[in-house]
Amino acid sequence: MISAMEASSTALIVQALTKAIVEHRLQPGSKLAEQKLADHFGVSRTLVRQALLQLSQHQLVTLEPARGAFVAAPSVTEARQVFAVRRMLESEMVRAFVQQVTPAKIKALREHLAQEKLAVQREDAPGRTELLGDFHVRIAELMGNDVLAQLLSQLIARCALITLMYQSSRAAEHSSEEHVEIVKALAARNEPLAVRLMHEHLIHVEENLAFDRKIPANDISLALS
Amino acid sequence: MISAMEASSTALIVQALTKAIVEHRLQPGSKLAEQKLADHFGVSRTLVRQALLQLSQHQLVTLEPARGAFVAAPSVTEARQVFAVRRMLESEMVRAFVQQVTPAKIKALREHLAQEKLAVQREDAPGRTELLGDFHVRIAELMGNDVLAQLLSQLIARCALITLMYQSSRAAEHSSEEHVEIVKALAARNEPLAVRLMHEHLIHVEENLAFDRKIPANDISLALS
DNA sequence: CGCGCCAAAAGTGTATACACTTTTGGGATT
DNA sequence: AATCCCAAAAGTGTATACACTTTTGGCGCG
Repeated sequence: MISAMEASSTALIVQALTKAIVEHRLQPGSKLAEQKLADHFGVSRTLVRQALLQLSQHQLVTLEPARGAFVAAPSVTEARQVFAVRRMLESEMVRAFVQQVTPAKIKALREHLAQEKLAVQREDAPGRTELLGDFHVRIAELMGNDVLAQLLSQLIARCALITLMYQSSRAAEHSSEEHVEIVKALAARNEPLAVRLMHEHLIHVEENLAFDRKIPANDISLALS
Repeated sequence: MISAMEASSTALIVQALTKAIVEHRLQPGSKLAEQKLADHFGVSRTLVRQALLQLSQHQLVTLEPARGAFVAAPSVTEARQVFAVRRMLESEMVRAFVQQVTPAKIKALREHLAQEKLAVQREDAPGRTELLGDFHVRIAELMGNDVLAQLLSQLIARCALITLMYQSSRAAEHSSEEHVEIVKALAARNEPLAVRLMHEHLIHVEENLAFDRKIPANDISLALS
């Protein structure tokens, strides 16, 4: 999901925090104190601040003036809006994808599906969530549209914050099955079916969320190991 | 376009630079030296760096390690990708909008169209470009989907960098006319027509771009007045 | 005259210093 | 015992310092 080609210190911190947030090792609402993070990563507050600023733009962190940074806790409204955008974007993405399908692309998607199945069987929750999200990004990448891929990647990271919280193992299995059906429709170049399946898939994912939970506080150095 | 409710120093710098870039007072490729900007805005490099970091995430500025910040010069490929994304997103946005049209919303859009017409008549290039872009954002806002509105707003700022460069006064007039037709279809709740018009509109905008031009260098303090 | 090389200048990257704001906790007052 | 208030502690916001990299310009050499 995160390409590690550049090793800029700030990028590494963003990467580490993103992973921790998306995998829920840092609970929504947790305070992210700059000095503690700086100590943890062995850098000065300067770099930590840069990273937090970036994360706040990705909506994974909220900054409260003079009070500090906190792991974002997306509201139900926001979650629904993100899903609405994904449905708009992704149903049309699938439509365009059908127009340019090749055997190689289908092969790539099938290989991804195999990995998904493995993660679901292993009951590996973080890996599972990551792979289920990556399926959507992979399609964008195979279309060769970097702008789309990057945009989707951010939307999906944002969803992960919500999804991992509420998605049951059963729901993950269901998602994985729906991905299989979508790829079948793509392979058959059945445009209306593929579009419809993607649209319904995203509705199912949203429906499976139970928007009410308790959130325990959390310790930073623990979560980042 | 830019809400000025918070007056954080960094936000002000981002705002000023965004405006200068989108209005082409700062040419693509221009160097943005930190100390010069800091002097201009009367702050330290710290705040300027924060602003440049944000702008780079909006793709209006590119950062080259150890070399500095430059006004982005989107490639033809990137421009086409941005337009492809807009077509996906906005045709579906229009489809959803038709489902929730109200007289008040149509009224709001008609008022916007009036402003557009004025700017076109005035031959006010920057104001014209801003308003033509805002039309699309306004629809998202009227849908009450903040996530969508913010996303579109960024995509459109990115387009503006390209658009203003190549759009002729004639093309702007054409855009404005197409907006009128789109609103008519929305008012009539004619979903397929509205969707088709928006899709074609975005294709026309992209087609009207002439992807080859010379770019003169530019002086910073001059452009920011 | 042109080419390459090296030292000075300019500029970026990170750490640190310091002012100011928020939070915390204990003691006096009711 | 609960509440209010104030001082100490902790934390954020901005500026500055300094190391290191890139750029510049001139001088010697071919």
